Amino acid sequence: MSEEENQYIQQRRAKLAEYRALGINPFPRGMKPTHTARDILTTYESHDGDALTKVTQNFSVAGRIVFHRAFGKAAFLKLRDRSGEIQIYIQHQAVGDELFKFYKMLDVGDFLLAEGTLFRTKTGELSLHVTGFRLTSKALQLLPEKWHGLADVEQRYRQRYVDLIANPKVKEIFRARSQTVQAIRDFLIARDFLEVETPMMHPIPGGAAAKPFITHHNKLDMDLYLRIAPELYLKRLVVGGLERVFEINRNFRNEGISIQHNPEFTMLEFYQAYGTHEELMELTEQMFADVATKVLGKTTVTYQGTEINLAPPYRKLTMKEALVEVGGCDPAILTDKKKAVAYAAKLGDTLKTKNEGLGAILTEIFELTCEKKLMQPTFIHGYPVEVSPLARRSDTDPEIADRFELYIYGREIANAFTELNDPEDQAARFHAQAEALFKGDDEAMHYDDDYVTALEYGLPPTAGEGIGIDRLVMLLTDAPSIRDVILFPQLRKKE
RNA sequence: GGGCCGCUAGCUCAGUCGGUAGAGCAUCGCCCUUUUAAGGCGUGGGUCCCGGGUUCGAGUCCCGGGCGGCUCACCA
Repeated sequence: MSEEENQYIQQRRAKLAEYRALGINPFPRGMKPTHTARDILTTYESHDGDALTKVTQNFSVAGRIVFHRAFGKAAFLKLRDRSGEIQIYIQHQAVGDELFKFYKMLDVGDFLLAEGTLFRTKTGELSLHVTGFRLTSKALQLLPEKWHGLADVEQRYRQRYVDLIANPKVKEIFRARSQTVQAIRDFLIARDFLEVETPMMHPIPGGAAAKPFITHHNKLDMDLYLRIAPELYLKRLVVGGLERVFEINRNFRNEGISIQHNPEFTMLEFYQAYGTHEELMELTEQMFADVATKVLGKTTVTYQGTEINLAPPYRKLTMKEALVEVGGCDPAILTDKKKAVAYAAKLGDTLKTKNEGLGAILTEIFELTCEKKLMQPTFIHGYPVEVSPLARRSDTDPEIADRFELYIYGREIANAFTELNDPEDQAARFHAQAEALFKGDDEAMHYDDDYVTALEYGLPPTAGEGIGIDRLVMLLTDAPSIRDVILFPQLRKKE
């Protein structure tokens, strides 16, 4: 438990003890400043030094000391609050002997409340000429060095609080994330959608093809699955008459971790009665353009050096068109299962099961040959029913689902369909999934009897969509890894 | 899970052929009352990720392990 502490912490603990010996609480409560850094900087932006001498008002600001430069009898410090940073000038002559002694006890990292008047330095920086100050919280740990910041990726993720202090760009990413979610919420609510919350613990995992996390409820003595998707619950709500619903929340999938995958990730799902997946394409374009405009002020974004244009309309291709036009595949594989299998084998694809039909094989070939090439926003539709157990069959081809996925920068970012609302067809599809599960496909879906019952009560014609929020935020913030847009990404236990 | 790379002071990083553990910033002390990576002089600070092995001697070479990054496979 008791680790040996380094010299720096010992030095600062000694200062803490000194404050306490003097009867000064180093962790006082309240301590409200009159202004934020930004209040002051924007209000007096255009005042030159002369104009500021006429501003006799006292200002107080509070924040963390992030910069310190001393000159014997005077010093410059910078305080950082939620709005920004402001420089303060502490002068022996202005604060007197006693306060100047307390100034000497301050460390970079401490929180301070300072008050004084405004002035401009020789170099023109708007600063606070301090007449009084108070330590508001003592820091014992040293902050990372100022111009390289914190570079150790592991420490950045494990101690995000240090990352946020040391690397200003990180704060901007999470601000953009918050704005993204808010923009989506506003967009949907303006279209008469109702935001809901559905269970995170499911007795039957459903709504996606994925391996779940399993947990246990002691009193009920029952295993529960952390949800892999909210889909089946949201559609139950549409059955119940909530014709337009959405949820922005976490999904959990017990699968690999990568630059694009975190075990828990945030998904938007929304459902619209009397909608079709074609209409959702248009809605998605509008949503992305709207969100980009609100977050970035424009509809183009440079992601990892590639300019992505989010202004509608987006390219639309069927999977089969994409296979030939984007993937450069032999058109013969589209209808000939033997040729498709051979083609897949040539690509090094190992088929999940021997029972896969042509549709599933083509989907795998699509993923191998096309996905990575779809840089600009592209809707892929015409997915096989075989790989779409919750989507409605097309009226023109019963083997094709009324479904699309949206690809941007080679990544799947949205998945939508006109929902399957025929309870008998849904029951048959669940049976097929349950059989695959029994045969060892641990990502196949479970049979959800109550969901079929819900459909028997009647689900109006409905379209639904899921959008990966983390990936959308990655795109908007030019973040190379999903860990850069999740505050506390999953890591192994240390030790 | 496989492959490749990384882990050295609080932080960012050097460390040659195996031969006393280094720098910058930060700390601490002194000088300095308008700095913008301030400046000057001085000072302290190390479980070289962990455990074995080889060797007279290991941060360095070998083996095993840990954590992280990238990548392949799986997935959103």
